Amino acid sequence: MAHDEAPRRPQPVRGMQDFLGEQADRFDHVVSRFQDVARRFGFRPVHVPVLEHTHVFARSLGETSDVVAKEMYSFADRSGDSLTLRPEFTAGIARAYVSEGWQRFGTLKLFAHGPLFRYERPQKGRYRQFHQVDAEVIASPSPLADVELIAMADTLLRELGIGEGVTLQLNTLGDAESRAAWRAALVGHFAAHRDALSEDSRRRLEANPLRILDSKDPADRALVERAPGIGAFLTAAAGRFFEAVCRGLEASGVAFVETPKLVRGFDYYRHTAFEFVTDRLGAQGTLIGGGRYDGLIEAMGGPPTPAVGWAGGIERLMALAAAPPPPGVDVAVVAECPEAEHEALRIAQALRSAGCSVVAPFQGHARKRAEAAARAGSRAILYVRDPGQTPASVNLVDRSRDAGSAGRLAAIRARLPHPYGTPTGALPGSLPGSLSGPERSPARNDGDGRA
RNA sequence: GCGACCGUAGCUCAAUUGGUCAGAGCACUGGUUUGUGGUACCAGGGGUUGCGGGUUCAAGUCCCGUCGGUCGCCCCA
Repeated sequence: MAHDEAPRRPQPVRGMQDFLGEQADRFDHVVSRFQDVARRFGFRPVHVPVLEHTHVFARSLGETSDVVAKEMYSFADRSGDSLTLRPEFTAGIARAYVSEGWQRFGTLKLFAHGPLFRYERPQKGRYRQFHQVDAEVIASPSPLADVELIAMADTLLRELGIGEGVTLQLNTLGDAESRAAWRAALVGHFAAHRDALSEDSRRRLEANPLRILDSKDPADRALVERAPGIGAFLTAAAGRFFEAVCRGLEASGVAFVETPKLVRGFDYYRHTAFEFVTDRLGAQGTLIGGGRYDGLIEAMGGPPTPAVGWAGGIERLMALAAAPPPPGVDVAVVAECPEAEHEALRIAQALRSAGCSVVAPFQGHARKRAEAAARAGSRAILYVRDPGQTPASVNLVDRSRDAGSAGRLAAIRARLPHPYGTPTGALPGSLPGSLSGPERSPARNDGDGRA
């Protein structure tokens, strides 16, 4: 069923969203907080394509995973190659690592963000084009890499104001040997009670038996309770690794809950698996999820390379994050009359070059422009008078009326071009950080800024 | 892919049991008020009630389909 006709009013493609205003601000806020935290942890940016050859995802995520089996946006390009819009970050980054020979850089700590695509039924916190922030540590076998990564995720959540109501669930899937033994035991356990399983879980038994462990079906729950845990199948080395991750998190001050039934959706995961979950987002409660994928890069054709990573849903994070600082600008430049138009432009450009954020409303007369300035959140308005008069003059007016206004006005005045600037020419600090200036009694009206 | 609910001006909503019900506020445009803590007043543009079909003397109001949204299942960040 294709729907190519253009309706009278165009609709976005199903599951795709348009962001403007507060929504767009919140989105950018999550990304900028993430980038800031990542850099403070010593991570570097990485950019990889949105399109990959289909097999990059098909092989690494597991042919039987739902994402590969029925949720990928795959198509043949004009040369007939099968390409896929990335449904996740890790496989593409692993592919790039192999393609570009990045093993020459030793351990890499990388972060990325951007759009992902999955053909799913849209729902709260789930969209067909969605966005993630992503972090990976590649080529480190140390449990301390897992610890640092998880601590970084924890820091991000805190700085977004999402501390409370979120719990970190932690588990280990063991190494390849442990995982295979556990999986076989689970299949044995559930197959023995096949009749009691829900229809969905009988299907999972073939495709992805670990997933039965987080079934919501009440009938399944009873069987899950009696299912074998990973513990009995853990090799000594895998047990020590998990222990080191737990002790490291405690030392880092990151609270977690051991969750033996926690599993991951993709085949490539080994050892550490974790999710930051909340009950405040309905059914899509995972904010950040990740784990270790030691076998993936080798399976991709690269050298044996241990790695860990996580991804967080931006739409989910922005739904819970504290409101970002209100958008605004330092000053609006308003021409009083048509004759002042060009002088206003000159002043606006000079102020921007000096580091001020400036809007210059261009619709309607001075009255309308002042209203537009208010709408833009400008903290001050600079009225520009007819420059044909002598002396030329401007009137700088405060809008915000808070304690820092006097300092802000002084900082703007100091950045005005000739002949309006402060005679002394002293620049009180740099913008915009110091634009708040020293605390003083608020100057209501700065009077006539004649130079 | 399955289920439930929903779809009226750009936005938020109104319209008695299907019968002058196509409206209000905000937004937008123009004007007036010499300007500043989102000033007030006047005027104006704008809707084939998502789309298509059906029932009826009559449908925004009922039925079917379709597209989209919301929530749940499933899946996952």
